[in-house]
Amino acid sequence: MTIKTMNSSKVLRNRDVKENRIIDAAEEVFAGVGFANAKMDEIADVVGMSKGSLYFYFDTKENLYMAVAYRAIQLLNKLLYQALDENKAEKGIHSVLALMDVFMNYSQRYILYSEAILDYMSLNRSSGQGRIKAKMTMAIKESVFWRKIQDIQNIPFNLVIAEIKRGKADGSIKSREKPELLYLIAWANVVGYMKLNSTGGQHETFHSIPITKWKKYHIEVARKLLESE
Amino acid sequence: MTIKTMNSSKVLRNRDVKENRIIDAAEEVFAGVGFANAKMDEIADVVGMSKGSLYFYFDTKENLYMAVAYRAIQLLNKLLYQALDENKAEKGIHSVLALMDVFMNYSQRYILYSEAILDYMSLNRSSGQGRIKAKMTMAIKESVFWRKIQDIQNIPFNLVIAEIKRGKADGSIKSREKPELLYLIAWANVVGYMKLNSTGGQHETFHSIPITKWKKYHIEVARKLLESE
Amino acid sequence: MTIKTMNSSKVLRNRDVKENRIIDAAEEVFAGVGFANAKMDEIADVVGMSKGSLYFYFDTKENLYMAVAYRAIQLLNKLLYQALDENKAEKGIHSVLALMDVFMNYSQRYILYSEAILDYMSLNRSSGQGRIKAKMTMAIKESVFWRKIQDIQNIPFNLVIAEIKRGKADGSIKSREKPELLYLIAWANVVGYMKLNSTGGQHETFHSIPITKWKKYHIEVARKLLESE
Amino acid sequence: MTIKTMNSSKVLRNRDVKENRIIDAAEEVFAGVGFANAKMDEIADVVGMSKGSLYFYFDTKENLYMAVAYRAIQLLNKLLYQALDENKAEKGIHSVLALMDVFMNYSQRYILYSEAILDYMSLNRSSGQGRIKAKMTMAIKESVFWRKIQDIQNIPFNLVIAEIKRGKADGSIKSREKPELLYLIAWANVVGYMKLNSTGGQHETFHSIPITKWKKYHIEVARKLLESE
DNA sequence: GATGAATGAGGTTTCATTCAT
DNA sequence: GATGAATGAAACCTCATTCAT
Repeated sequence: MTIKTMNSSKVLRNRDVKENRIIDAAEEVFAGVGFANAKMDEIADVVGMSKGSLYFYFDTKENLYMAVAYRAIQLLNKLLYQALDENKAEKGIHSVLALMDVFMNYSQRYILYSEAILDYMSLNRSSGQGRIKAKMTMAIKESVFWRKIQDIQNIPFNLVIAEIKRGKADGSIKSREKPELLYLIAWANVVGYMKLNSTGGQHETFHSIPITKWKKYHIEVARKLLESE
Repeated sequence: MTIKTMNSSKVLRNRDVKENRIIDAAEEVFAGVGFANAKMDEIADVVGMSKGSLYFYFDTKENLYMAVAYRAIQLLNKLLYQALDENKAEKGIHSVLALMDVFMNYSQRYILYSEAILDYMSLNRSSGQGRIKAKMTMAIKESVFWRKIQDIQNIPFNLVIAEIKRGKADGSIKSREKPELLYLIAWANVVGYMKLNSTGGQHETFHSIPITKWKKYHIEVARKLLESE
Repeated sequence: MTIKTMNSSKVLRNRDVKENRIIDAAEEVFAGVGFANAKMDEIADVVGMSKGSLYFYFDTKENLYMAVAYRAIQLLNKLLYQALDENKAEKGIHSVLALMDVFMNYSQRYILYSEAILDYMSLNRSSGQGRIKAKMTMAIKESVFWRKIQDIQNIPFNLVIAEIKRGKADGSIKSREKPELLYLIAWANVVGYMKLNSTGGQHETFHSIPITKWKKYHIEVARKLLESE
Repeated sequence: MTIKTMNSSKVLRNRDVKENRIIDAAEEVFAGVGFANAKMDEIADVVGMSKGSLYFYFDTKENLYMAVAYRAIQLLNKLLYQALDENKAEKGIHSVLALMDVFMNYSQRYILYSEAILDYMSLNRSSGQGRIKAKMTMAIKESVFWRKIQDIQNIPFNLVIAEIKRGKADGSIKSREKPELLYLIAWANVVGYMKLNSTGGQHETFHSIPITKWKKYHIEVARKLLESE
């Protein structure tokens, strides 16, 4: 490695460090007041940086949000891979349920991330109807982070599908439905759980049911679903 | 009935008519661009009314949104009651599944309403952390429609719980879990379905699975859940 | 005239009054620092009005500039018509030279107006090449004043052409060139004079020649041009 | 010549090369979007140089523009000298008309240059009224290129005046007006032509008159002007 | 009750210029 | 000499809400 590349890599890393500090701040602010009410001013304040510099790294508020979404999916993927790794010796059904568990823990712990992922999906599928939404969509879809996300967005889906297939193959999953359908039903559960969590805010119960118990039951349902023909 | 009250009731009705025309317009606009991007100007335009008058009837944009949410819950309740009525001769499980069916059809047809309900719940549970959110919450919670919703918000929950209990009583529901938990799992499903629908926008498939098939399967899962011990 | 229409016309006039006050202020500011450096803030200040109100009347800085341009052309037309009226008994050539005289006085007295007219022409002919220019062009061309100008922009041209033809008919103009060409040469003279005046700023001489003498000579040249075959 | 000076002259030449590359880029950008909309960033991009370096060579955007203006006048002078050289054997009037021809061709081919010259003149004569304009003027007038231009700005004027005098002397120019006045009238023509060209953008006709024909006529008028007493 | 006008506190983004390395 | 990063002062425009009539 020449000095040149060392320098350049150091520089790159430097930029990454700054970007990350900004994203940290953005997360803080977004989490506090929501994307719509977040002000670039405040984010800059939190980083301890001028607004101008902020825009040097992220040329749009939306882009900054997409950076958060990217982190969100990255983290999710990492956690899923971990779970996969820990369960590769087990039967498929075990693995699938472990993945669901990851999803649910994630959606409970990383509420901002969960919402970012949902928002990203929303944007991703919208063909841009309303004027404004259309404009925003345009701008976002040219951003760097948008593309970065594109590359990793399907990993969760693919992982789960693969494990369902493995479960079918090893006989631990008996349902005859298409893997995609099974995924969807699980995904809906997770999203519902997510949304209810994010809606619930800091509460620990919902209609007198403690959230912890709830999660356990969700997984049991999934098990039943997969095991029965 | 005196002339006085006749006049006043006519006046009241008059006011109601206006309010409803406004809410109609608001729905149109909210549905088109979302709450955040909706402009009071445009709503006034759609009603064919001055902005000043608009504010005579609704003193806040949020309040107007709550009026939409109120309608949303009203309609949902009405549909649920209907389903209940049609299934009162059947076993409890049948009735519960019918209610789920209503939820899902509703969330697919009335996307704006679904989101309004979710947003309302979000607001309802939030204790208001961020400055702005706090301010908004304050304002909203004093509004007329907020209180109106309070009175009917629990109806869906109560209806479903009652039918689950009935099902348990008549033996058609064998699960030993608490009705509230069963409700929650179903509710999560519905919310997930809702969110995915609203996210999906105008698409008819999701990962190659047609939405219609999806709904049917959701209900089957619920049936399995309720029937198995 | 009913009360209704009286009201409405009064209202209209009221709006016109305000608009005119705004345009007055805009002229002051534009003349002082040029269009590019003019700030809406300052214009609002000069009118004694909030920025918001300013935007109630003119939704774009460019549009406000077009309002100035509209005034400019209106005034020019008025002055041309006057000159025409005063010379209708005279031969055509006399009339044409009188019109030129109007142009030149105008460009010397109303520098801002002259520049506005030139800028308008620039915009009018540009098919929008550069990104920004294109964007601006779009916005402007939908403005009310843009259309208003469109209706009167050709009057100067038409008036002069008509008089040239009259001069040819009555024998006072002997040049055999097409009227349009004669117009163009005169127009170039005027524009040059305009530009030199606006460039010269407040100076009264240019390379030691007093501006007054200069104008007279310009007209003599035109006369020569028209009279010779 | 010592090594020292050799080095320094090589360095100087090096600097000149860089400066010229920068000016090349600046011309490209200015021509594309106009001075006001030109961004130093883009210019730096086009040169393939950092913005910091750009500012090492030109400490102001305006100064860079003046460099362009300097080039513009330099080129104009060169072309005028050429024409002069080609016509030194001819009578004065011939020469004067040839110079006019140069002016007109120039203003048609080098639109950016023409505008730069006009802007320079504008700045040169303005005593700086508006705050901003005043500030700009201050800064510019201390710049290197400003002074460089000062030295050559009068060449066109002087050349033409000299030829007019020659024409009067050799009898080919019969007009009894002062040479300065004759120059002015011609200059106004040229400026008008310039402005109309730059206004016209890419169009080839103006009110149905082809630009080529127009130029020829302009010169005929000038001839008439000079030949008649 | 209704209306058009007014308000003003932001909001995002831009960019010439400067600085530290 | 060169570079990328930093700065900050504006600039334009938005829009929920209020007010005078």
